Amino acid sequence: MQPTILNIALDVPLNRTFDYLSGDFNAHIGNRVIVPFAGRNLVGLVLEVKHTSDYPIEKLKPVSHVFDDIVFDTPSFNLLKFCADYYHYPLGQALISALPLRLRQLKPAITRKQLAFQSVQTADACQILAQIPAKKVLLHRIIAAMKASPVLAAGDAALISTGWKKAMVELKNMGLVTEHEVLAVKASMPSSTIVPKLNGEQQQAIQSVLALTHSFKPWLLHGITGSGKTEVYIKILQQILQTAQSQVLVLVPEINLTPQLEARFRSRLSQYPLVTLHSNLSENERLQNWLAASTGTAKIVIGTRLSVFTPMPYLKLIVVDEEHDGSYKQQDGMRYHARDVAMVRAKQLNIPIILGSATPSLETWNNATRASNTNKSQYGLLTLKQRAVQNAQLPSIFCIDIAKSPTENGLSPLLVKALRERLKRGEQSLLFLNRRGYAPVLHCNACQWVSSCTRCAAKLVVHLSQKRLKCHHCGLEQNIPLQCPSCGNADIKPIGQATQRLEQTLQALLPNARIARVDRDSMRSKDALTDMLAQVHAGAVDILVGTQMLAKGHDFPNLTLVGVLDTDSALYSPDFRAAEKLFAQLMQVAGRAGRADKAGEVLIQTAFPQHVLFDALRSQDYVSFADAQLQERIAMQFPPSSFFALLRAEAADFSVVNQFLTAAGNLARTQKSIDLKHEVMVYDVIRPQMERLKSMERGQLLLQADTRLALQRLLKMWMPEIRGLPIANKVRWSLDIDPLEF
DNA sequence: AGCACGCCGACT
DNA sequence: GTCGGCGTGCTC
Repeated sequence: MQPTILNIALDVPLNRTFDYLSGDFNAHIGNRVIVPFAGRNLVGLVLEVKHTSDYPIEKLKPVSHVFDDIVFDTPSFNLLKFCADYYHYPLGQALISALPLRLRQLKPAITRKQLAFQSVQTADACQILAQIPAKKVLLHRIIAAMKASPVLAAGDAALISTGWKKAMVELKNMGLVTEHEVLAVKASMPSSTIVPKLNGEQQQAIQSVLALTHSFKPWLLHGITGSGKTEVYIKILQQILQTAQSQVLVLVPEINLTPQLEARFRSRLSQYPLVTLHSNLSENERLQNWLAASTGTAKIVIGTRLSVFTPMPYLKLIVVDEEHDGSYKQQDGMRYHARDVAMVRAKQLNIPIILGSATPSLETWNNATRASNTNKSQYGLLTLKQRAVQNAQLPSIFCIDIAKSPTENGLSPLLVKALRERLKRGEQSLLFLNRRGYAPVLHCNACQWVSSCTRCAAKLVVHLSQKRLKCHHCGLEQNIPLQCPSCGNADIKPIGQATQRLEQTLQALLPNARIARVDRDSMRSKDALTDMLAQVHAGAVDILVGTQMLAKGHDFPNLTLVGVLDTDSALYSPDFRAAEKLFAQLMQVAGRAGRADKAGEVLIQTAFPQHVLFDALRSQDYVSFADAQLQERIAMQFPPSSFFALLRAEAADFSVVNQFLTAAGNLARTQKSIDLKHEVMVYDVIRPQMERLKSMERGQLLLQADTRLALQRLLKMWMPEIRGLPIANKVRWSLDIDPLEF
């Protein structure tokens, strides 16, 4: 009798998997196991059960344990196999890092369970069912509830009636119901929220999506802020979840956004078990929710980027909200883009996917408007132009030319005047300044010394409240010097504006205004933001000062003025995506003004009011801006009209980085010349925008190709060669496919 | 990655 | 004489 051999994926940076003897364990594909590996014990996942091995069988070690707590399913394996391949990342590491932390540990995972009841769907059962007398009202109510959701958790059954237990025993004895255990999921409560009336555009969008629910179909839902995208999602989910054995995955950029979205989904789709997956959960919650998703107990999963890999056996639809958002891109380890992975997942499962945004990424916009790959992978474009709330007007957007009317402490007189008007009228204002701290730098007037970080290529930011200088990149902190460290001059001053200073300036200027600051420093505790938002809603705040934390997804009905300070650094940035990002951000903050029936006003302070970006912004014309940007990208041969891969490296000594990247570049050029087509361009070694970070000197090498195929073909041959370079062990390096940051 | 094995310098 | 520095190399 041949021994059973298990092919196992392990969390090691090696591009292969390992074979083990199963011993007395009865292991299956997708099981979690513990194996001895190079003198330690590791958690692994069974990829294959077989009877032969390429490795000498007598050298195989037996697995030490097989858990029955999870089974990673085949579609999830396929998705991660694709990603490991596409992002050139070891499969084992890709797989294991998709598991919640508790499942990466050697201990068995402990979960909370509750009883659940499942209706029996046989012909016999139907007959018995028909014979239940009408006067047994409770039995009929339970049966009705189970028609809506065939698996009824004990907690939900208890909501039907206090006498549910007796009735359930009766149904069980009749053979109509079976009892088993499921994971406990926090129940959603229906609340008496007003269901908004849909406008024609929303209805059109919903109908379009629902007409094609059984095959792969990407949709771009392009809707301005306040156009009711969430309502469209809810209506589509309602329809899709009605079918038994269905699940929906909703991806959101960050945790800040989830509370409102989660609350709305919970109140409107209360009959469907919903879980969230994001970094603010405790490890126990994360495990519980992940398991609820992967066993099918949870019907709706709302999660951040990592949740795109959560196994969901009955997945029928994916929604990617705010698809343009950069936080979908993982910036270390496997550098995937959750929106792109979601697209692959939808294609593999043959289900629809909706990308929602007011300012779609140019990649998506290109796919939705230009790409002419005829068949069904062509994106459908759904546009919402009207604001969903009746009479809600778009805000008027103006630029204040700070070259002509200079600012005082960062504020132009026009903006101050507008703030005073709101105060008089009892309306709220928001000032957007994407820089936290008191001032961006400390400066010596005598010798031009500036506060620099010793570990990063960055300035130390003045935090006056704590009397500290801080590096926002590496966390380095020091006391504010009393005199210039370089020349001893006592005349050293904070230069420029940041949120704390703006708050202080405003308070001096408008002593009666109630001012609140919202940034990472003031909102450090878990509920601080929620509490603050409640304060704003209660009308206890007149002026909000904040960073991009404030830009996203909050509705302030009484807010009628948005002031934008200092955006100019982004206008002439070397990053070719800077304009796209700035436009999206400004559209988003502008959307905070005039949400209800009050007209909003947006004032942008800039020295370049004639810039095309502001033209488009003033007319809130995403389409012409995007089209123009896209033209430019195509002319310049930038993405999405070409494809990038970036080899990044860092070491204490830049010459080592340079040696490594140069050697790698030479290998790529050699590789390229083997391929007669010369489709991949290998650039010279350059330094990234942040040249040094945490005492590590950084460098990068850019590859550019006309097609993904050409790029992938080169990378496949190139990667093993890079790994084989002797100098590769002297640097920390990583490969970034479709990079967003340079 | 992380752990073992290995071959050279300063400690009880 | 041993303890431990981190260079090299392997992990089913």
